[in-house]
Amino acid sequence: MIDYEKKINQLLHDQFGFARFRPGQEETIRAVLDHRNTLAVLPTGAGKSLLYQLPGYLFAGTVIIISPLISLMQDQVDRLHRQGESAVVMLNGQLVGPERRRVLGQLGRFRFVFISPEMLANETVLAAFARVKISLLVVDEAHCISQWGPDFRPEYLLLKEIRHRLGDPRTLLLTATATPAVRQDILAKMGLAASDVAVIVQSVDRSNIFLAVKNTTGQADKQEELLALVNKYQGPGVIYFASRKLASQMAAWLTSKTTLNVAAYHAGVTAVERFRIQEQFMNNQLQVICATSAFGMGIDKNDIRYVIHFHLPSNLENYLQEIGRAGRDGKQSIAILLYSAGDELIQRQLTTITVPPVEILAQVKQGKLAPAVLGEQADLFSFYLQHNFAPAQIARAFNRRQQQLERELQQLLAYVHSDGCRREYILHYFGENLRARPSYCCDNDEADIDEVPIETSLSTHPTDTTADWASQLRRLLNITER
DNA sequence: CGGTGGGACGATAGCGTCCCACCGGTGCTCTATT
Repeated sequence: MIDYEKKINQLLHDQFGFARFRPGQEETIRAVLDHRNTLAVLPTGAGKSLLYQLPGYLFAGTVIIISPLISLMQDQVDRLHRQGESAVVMLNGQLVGPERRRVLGQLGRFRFVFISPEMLANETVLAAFARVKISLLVVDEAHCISQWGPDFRPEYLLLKEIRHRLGDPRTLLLTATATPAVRQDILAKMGLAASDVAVIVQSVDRSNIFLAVKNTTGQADKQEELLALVNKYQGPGVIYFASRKLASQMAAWLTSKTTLNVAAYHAGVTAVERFRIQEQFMNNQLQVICATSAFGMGIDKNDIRYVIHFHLPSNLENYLQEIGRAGRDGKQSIAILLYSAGDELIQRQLTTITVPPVEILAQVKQGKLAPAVLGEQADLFSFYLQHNFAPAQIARAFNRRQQQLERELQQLLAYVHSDGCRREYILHYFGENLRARPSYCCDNDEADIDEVPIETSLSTHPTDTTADWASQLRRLLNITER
């Protein structure tokens, strides 16, 4: 360990250009270097990629990073290239033909391999990794292990077996938000004993984000409220919806009702268009994004001033992920949830899974019935049967998941209806206590939402014809003031 | 909740109206021959 000391600091300065570690980083890296399996829950912007990159330079062998999105892999690969690292590769469906065979044949030559869980579940790929010395297995956005599967991206539930097939390499799990229960669930689903894992947790509290809930009487009232908020705070801002259609409609409506540039972002928008919207938002050519939950992971804009929820998110973890995209620059920001009675029905509808009777599953497994009898979710259930999950086990997993989703929805509703401090509520949910109350905490703490000082980069009157150049100028001044 | 699409029904021939049931979100994969 001792000759690591010098090297760690040298690498930090020379390779990464940092003077010192940020909170949680050093502890995590030391646990990894100490050959421990590690779970790190660190807020976004804490520098999570350093946690596997630095050890990657100290260990012999290849670091495998499991990532849920191709765009996230691409970002990381680009970043490593810019740092001068060329022994990096991204292994996913975009890599095909001879190029793919070449990469698989020379896996050991790469220091960092980014891969999707689906690709890593592939037998050919697993066989290729059998010939490689794996120095570290990283699961990025590790909350997905708990959040996804059984009903979405089932390969996440194969990671335990995949890890075993890879020879149980030392493992690093990274996420920004995980309650104690989710942390436990992640470890259980990875087949790791809690006693065997170093857990590093930083507070999820974001003191510069004011928390508010606005009760409305229905859709029309909500829309009015939304328009007023958007006119007041201008941007940059994000508005979350639970349906694609409404996200698109509201984007068009806000465009017609304000002087702002607004775009819709959801999975129904083409990849090219989504990329363009993201770029324009980054460059402040777009001020407002009307999005579904598709928008978020990998968004690295530090001056988002507000996040408004037009609909409920599915739970408090997702809520925190979504509002956590505001105020990364540390400046005062605001999170407002617009609620009207009955909104929870949309979420409940979205998360309802029909589980076939165990008997039917068993008959499909035996080939006595065609998978089609399993209905719309036939592929999903077939997947588990093919991977030797017992029918009873599948049914139990889905039923448990269903109960969990309902429980989480109830806890979210308790937050919405709470008349106590919202920050305390969230922190308790994440197993923490409030250490210091910020001056602008939440709408239940006397603080008046209208007095929260939100500095917008485009604070002009919508009717002002000079709005364009005036806001341009203000933006320029903002930039040079920093 | 709010929006939508299909079917039934009525009053009378080409269509309007009403009611009810249903739905809403997230992404990866794609492999070839003897």
